[in-house]
Amino acid sequence: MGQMHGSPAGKGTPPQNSQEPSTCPECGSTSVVEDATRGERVCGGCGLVLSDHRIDTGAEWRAFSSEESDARSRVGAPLRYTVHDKGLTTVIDWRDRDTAGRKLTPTRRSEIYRLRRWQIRSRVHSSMDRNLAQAMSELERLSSQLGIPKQIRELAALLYRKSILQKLVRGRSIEAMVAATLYAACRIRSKPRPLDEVADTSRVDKKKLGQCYRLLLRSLEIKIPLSNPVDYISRFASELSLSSPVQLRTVEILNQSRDMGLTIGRDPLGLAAAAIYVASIMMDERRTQREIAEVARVTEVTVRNRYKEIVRVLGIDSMTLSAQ
DNA sequence: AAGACGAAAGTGGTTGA
DNA sequence: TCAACAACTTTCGTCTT
Repeated sequence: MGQMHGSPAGKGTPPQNSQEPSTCPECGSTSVVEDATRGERVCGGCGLVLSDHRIDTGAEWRAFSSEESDARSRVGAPLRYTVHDKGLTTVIDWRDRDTAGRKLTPTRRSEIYRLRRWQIRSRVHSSMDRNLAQAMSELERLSSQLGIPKQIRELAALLYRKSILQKLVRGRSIEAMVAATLYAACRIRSKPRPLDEVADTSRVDKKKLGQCYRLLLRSLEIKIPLSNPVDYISRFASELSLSSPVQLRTVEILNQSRDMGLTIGRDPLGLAAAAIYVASIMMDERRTQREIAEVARVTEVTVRNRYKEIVRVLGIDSMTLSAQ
């Protein structure tokens, strides 16, 4: 029982993994600030929240041999935010026995009854928990329909908890707030989904969703940079059955366009769509403007306008495009 | 006939007085 | 709070492949 504490890496040195860079992936700034009171790491340059609610997932014990390491394991399911009580449920049994199976004394027994009542009250009758329970099932439904990975779901759940504490849900629909947190979570993790897509699958109208999203950013003081068109490419390309060379070409085009200052003030979705259009022609896997516009959820007109600009600024002439 | 083009008017959000 | 504004959408007639 002697050596239960102290992480392997030593005190005050959090485990380093790829998810916790000391430079910001968005703006490249090295001024990443630790906000210990909130358990968040925030980029000093652009304000991007790099990680929040840090949990040392390493072992809290030390193992001196592999046998020892195998023998010791953590107890219980990992902490999860998508379960409305964080998965930390203690159930008081209905049997009037203690853990050894002995009958309880009358005093002890009435005490247990009292605890049991409390448990039921605090779990079921608290309005916050009821809200959460409903929200989490909606989150579950939405994410599985959109194919959102568990990690991002958990982040969305965390954001939702925060927005409940800030009383943001009051007077708004749970569905809308859930959708907004999920949309935000996707963007934070650089796996953005078009707002339209989230709105459609959640039956929340686009305007409401946008409002909730902006409220979320303001109230929780989160800064999320504009989404990068590149983050859309692999998804769009697979929906259009485009090969990976086309994807690479698309990314090149996007990077060049950015360097030419073509991307400022432009809808990232439109840029992604146009770049795919150009690349698909160059690589001889042409897709129509309409097909691309559909998956990117922009209009053909936007695809056209962006694509015209790209061709003009990058000096791609019609010969390059029409060369078969 | 389908796809591409571009003009014109409408929409929702941002900005700045 | 309001008007100007930029980007995007909708709609539609015309040209191109």
